[in-house]
Amino acid sequence: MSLSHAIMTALLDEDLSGYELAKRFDVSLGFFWSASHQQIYKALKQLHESALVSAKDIDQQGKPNKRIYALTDSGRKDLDTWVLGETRTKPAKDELLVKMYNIGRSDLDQIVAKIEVRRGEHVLKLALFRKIESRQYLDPENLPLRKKGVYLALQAGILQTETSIRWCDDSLSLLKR
Amino acid sequence: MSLSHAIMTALLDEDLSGYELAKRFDVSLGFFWSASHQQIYKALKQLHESALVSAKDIDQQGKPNKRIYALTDSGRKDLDTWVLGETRTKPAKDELLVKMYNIGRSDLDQIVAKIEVRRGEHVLKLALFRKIESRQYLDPENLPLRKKGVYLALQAGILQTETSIRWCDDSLSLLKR
DNA sequence: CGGTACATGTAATCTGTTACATGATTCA
DNA sequence: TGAATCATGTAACAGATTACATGTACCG
Repeated sequence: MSLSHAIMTALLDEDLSGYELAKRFDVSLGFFWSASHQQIYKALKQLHESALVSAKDIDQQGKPNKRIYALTDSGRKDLDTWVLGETRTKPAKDELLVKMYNIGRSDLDQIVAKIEVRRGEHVLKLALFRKIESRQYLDPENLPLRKKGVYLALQAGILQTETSIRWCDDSLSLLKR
Repeated sequence: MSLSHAIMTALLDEDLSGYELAKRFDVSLGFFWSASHQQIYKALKQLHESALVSAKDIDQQGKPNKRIYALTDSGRKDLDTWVLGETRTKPAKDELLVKMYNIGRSDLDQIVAKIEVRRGEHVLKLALFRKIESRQYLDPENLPLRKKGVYLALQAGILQTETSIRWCDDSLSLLKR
């Protein structure tokens, strides 16, 4: 399960609770590796049992108590091994593209509407990416090496999102009329 | 399960056996919706039980016998409903992008090598897409509506693959030296 | 003789989703 | 008063992967 490795990657920078990790997986890292809080809590439990992360319970007043997790040395080692190992990619599953094969039989207008919705979502996503970029990554050449990787992941998101918007535009202009 | 809908979509054009469907899911449709033969046989069984597809056993000499599946009217109806319904997309899970966050701690060269491998894979994939394009989709404006959808799905593949290659190039030039 | 293509499956396991559960605090 | 945020989980189910199983024919 490489969700555990994504979690450990998130723990490189800061110690986090399950709840905080779930939020990271909603943005940033989550753009490239999505996970629900249920998955995350379960994975954390296993990581803790394998001693790849350590846990500390924090009492809070006014809020529920929480458990903060931190990478252990053996967690770091495990991460290193994973980074060097086989790298797998699970391609996206996009119902819209399958639906495109159905154009002509079913209602064209409805599919056009779906493409427009898709376009809107990607425009929002791109704006978010650009915001992050302009706040933290204006001068990529002079970033420390560690940050260059994060910057490049962000660029992947930006490029793919721009491409999706372009595809929506091309599709709309071919299908409309 | 919308694997069944992807299968029914593949059956729009021709009647196919499980084995032949599995091959389609290895290329073409499979670029947007991947599935193993085990998944496909299982889904076909269920589709048949629900009478969304019909099956015909074909005796062959020299080869194993096979079952050819065809869409039924109620399968067509079910597909129509699905096309108009909610459209979900599961974003790709890309270990390489998670590994990018680890640059700086672990070996840079190894990650650079992985990006080069990725680039090579995408170059091959693009060549394949371009071949399909040049054989069947040279004049998109004048395609029948039904084929325009398939053409646009192919374009999505082409654009995304080109973008990935560009990302590899950008990354290599930022990380090398 | 070994590999690939043809052809269809079962079983176990791993991952991911949906639904449910609890409960305090803060903001509108 | 109701929704959102903080915080952590369990249970059932759905979907996907890996391993295993079987057997012919054809090509080099």
